[in-house]
Amino acid sequence: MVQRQGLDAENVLQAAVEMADTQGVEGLTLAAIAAKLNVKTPSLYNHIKGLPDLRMQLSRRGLMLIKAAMVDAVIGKAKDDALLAVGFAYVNFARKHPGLYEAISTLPDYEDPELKEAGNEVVLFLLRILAPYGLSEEDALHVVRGFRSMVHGFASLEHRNGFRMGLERDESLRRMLLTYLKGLRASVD
Amino acid sequence: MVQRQGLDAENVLQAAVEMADTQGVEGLTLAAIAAKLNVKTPSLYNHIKGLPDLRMQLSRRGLMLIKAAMVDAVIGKAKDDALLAVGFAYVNFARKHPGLYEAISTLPDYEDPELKEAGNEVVLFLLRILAPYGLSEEDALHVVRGFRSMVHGFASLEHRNGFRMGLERDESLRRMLLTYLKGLRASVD
DNA sequence: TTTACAAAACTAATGACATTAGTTATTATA
DNA sequence: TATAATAACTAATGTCATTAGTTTTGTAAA
Repeated sequence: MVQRQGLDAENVLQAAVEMADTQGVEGLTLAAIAAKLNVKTPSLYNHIKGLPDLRMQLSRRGLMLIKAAMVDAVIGKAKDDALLAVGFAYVNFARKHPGLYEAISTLPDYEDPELKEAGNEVVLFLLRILAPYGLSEEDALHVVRGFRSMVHGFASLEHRNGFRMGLERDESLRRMLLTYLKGLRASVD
Repeated sequence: MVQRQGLDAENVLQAAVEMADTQGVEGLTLAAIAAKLNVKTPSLYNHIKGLPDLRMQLSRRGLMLIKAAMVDAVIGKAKDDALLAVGFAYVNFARKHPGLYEAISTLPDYEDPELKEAGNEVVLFLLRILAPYGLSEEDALHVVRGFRSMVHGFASLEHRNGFRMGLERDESLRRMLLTYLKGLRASVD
């Protein structure tokens, strides 16, 4: 009588991604995921360890995808062009996948090795883009922090409807990054 | 037999603030607040409408306090000095009151009039600090967005342990703001 | 001083949720 | 075809928020 739904871990994660992107991470419940998959809640435990585990997977997946988007955006570009492209790729990912982005930015476990590794990769990626600027290692690390703060802050505020004025948002992002880069050039020269 | 605890709305909110600052907003439960106040959970409903209401109050209180901190920081300062001071006041508030800050940055209801008002006041405050730069209204609004993105992004990443390198964090913040301001000056000239 | 009323606390009950234990049935493999 | 792994299930527990209805306390009026 019991129909198998052919679920696996990837299936469940996919459903979680979709629900997070439409209803937000806080509204993400195992009950809702199970219903979406035509299964009772406990059945999910054959594929995930529990809700914290699922959230962690969400974060990992999001970090992987946003990094891929940044890497893709930078192809054929260098210096300011590259940084601008990375910034827009970051923000556009957050726009397209609000749930995944939320999962990235509210990390469940700072100490998860896989998350740490993915985070490091992003930093290394940014450092490589900064290489042509000829900064010292320390200077470059400060710039990476600044860059991450800017794009994360922008994406986060935009997501929470923090920008209420009827002002082009892409233009705000463009100007913020360009202004910062101009200041960077002024410092280097 | 039943001892009155002399609770009122402010009392409950205070307890919520303390718990949010120590355990985080997601760990904030009515059950825990009630226990802290030596009261059963339903008793709280004499003073609050429910958990969403309490979260809202938390956001309002946080927004009020962080604005006060920024206003205080700017006394006797102008231009770059003032903006730097505001940035540090913002980040230091987030450090001192992580729970309140979380409540601010994960607003429960974008449409609450009191929250909208408080948000507008912050924007107006920043615009007044920007006034001496002689920007057009549109330019100034873009700068406000940039500034808010930077300081929120920094505070948020720092709160999530996003900065792992053994690098002075205050120095990173200082450099980000100064680099941006340098770029701003370069644009204006 | 007594009485009456508002409010602050309580108990009991409900419903949503996550999680665990133990069961049944299906699929794949030997 | 028989067996073992596993995907689904039901049942049960515990935590939480919330509501309804009750008791008790403090205060203010008579």
